[in-house]
Amino acid sequence: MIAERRSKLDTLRESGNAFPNDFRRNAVAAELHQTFESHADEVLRAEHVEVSVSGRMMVKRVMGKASFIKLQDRTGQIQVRLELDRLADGVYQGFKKWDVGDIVAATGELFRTKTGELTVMAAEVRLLTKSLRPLPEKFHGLADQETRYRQRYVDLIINESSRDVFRKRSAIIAYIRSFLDAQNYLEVETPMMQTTPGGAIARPFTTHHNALDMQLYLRIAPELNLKRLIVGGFERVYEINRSFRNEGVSAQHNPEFTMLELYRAYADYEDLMELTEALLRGMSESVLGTTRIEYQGEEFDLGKPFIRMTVADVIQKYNDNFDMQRIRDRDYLVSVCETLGIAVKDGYGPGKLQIGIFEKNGEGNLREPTFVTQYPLEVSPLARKNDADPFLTDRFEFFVAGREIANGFSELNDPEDQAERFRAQDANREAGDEEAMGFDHDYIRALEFGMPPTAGIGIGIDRLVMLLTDSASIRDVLLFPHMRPEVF
RNA sequence: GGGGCGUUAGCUCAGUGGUAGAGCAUUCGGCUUUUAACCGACUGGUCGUAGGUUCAAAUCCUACACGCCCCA
Repeated sequence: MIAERRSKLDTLRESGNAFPNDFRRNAVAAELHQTFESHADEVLRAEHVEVSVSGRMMVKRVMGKASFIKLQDRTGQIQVRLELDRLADGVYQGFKKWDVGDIVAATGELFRTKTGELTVMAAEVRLLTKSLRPLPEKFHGLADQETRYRQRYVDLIINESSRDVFRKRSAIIAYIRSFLDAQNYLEVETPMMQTTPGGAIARPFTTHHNALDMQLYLRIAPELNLKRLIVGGFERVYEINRSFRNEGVSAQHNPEFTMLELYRAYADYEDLMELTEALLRGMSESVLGTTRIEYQGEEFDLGKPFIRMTVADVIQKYNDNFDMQRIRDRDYLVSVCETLGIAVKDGYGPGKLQIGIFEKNGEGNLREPTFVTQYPLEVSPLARKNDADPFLTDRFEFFVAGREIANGFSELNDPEDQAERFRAQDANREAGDEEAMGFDHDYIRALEFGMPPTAGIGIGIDRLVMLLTDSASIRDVLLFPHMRPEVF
């Protein structure tokens, strides 16, 4: 089939430039449909509206000496009618050899068919680009997941739903920028390649710089650099960019993913919970036109105040017979973990054990939009200690549909406390924890210059897009998700 | 890492041991208002890869590859 089309292309090459780039259109499909929505056929014909359109030919219906085709451009589809008598000699005969999938241009006057479809009566048509490969069938479309991910270009040609997801993704990110820019946040870019990966608990990817002969890590979070900028006096900064974590791949995890991280001086985690709530509510309203969303069969209303619970509340609610009196009793927590089948290591303190229980029997139940607060210090090496209870930090995470979407906290700006936390991480690393954070001496130096009281938050953009586009897999919201190499 | 399911024509899919199938697309013919256009004719296959069982394998068995789902 490809060979057939290749021979058609050879014919085109012989008769001149097979890949012309001198055509310019003056209209796109959606604008035409909108502008002439209420124009009847007689009105259109009387006005003699001449337009030039172009796009991929998605439909081709030949009825002898006249045909209808549909051209798909970035906004939608517009029908074109070709009649033998209205075209220059030989053009119609040539057109009959064209294939669905070819890129075609047409110029002519608008009219409406007897079934009411706005259509261009072609005075001229041209083949701009020959397509050598056949498109998937028009009715069932492209359903194969693997092909959709590997050949995203075909998916985007065929599936409007897929195009819609990525338009919404773009709108979501644009909304975040406008929301934050309006509040005088400065958008910045910080290094992807770092000598000491930090800002999160995760295994990094390693790479090598040849000229400098040094090992580098792909960042697992931009956090520490962004806080350096708070020290530098920018006071309100954010970055929307990729981070990389060397973990398994799943419907929720891609090795590279996009996060919004923002930091704001003279604010605490409560302020950022409010910001998060306002951001998500406004985003849903702006991108979807409603705060009521449906995700995988469940309905949520982002317009209602988000639920607030503590980690301890969640453990109590979803673990029957849990003894809240002993929630900081390591031996008790170890026994609960063993009952639940949670792996316990020697170095784990009560905070880490609590989070194990929280993750196993808790977070999955947080269906409605919920802020969870009061995370143990042990699992929060960069968060500010709670003034009243040093076991805890001033931190929250945000969940919808049982999934973590955001993580924020009042920042730890005491350089001596931070150095101690890094030392604790070092000890974990020496005990074999490959995810432990490295000791970042320059970050301590930065804090020693004085970082104003600050709060920060990270929001997983991919998971947010999944939520707002009702996508089951992170691969559905990544244009080119990570896949094992294809065998050719 | 473990378990389950899947991989057949360009696409969507049937086919549970006995000649490899359908619809759409392609090719050819007809048709000057179609809407998954229609009518007629034809074409198209390493049945994921490699091995095994069998007189005979798309079908049964084993391993591997890739994908999807669940679990860790």
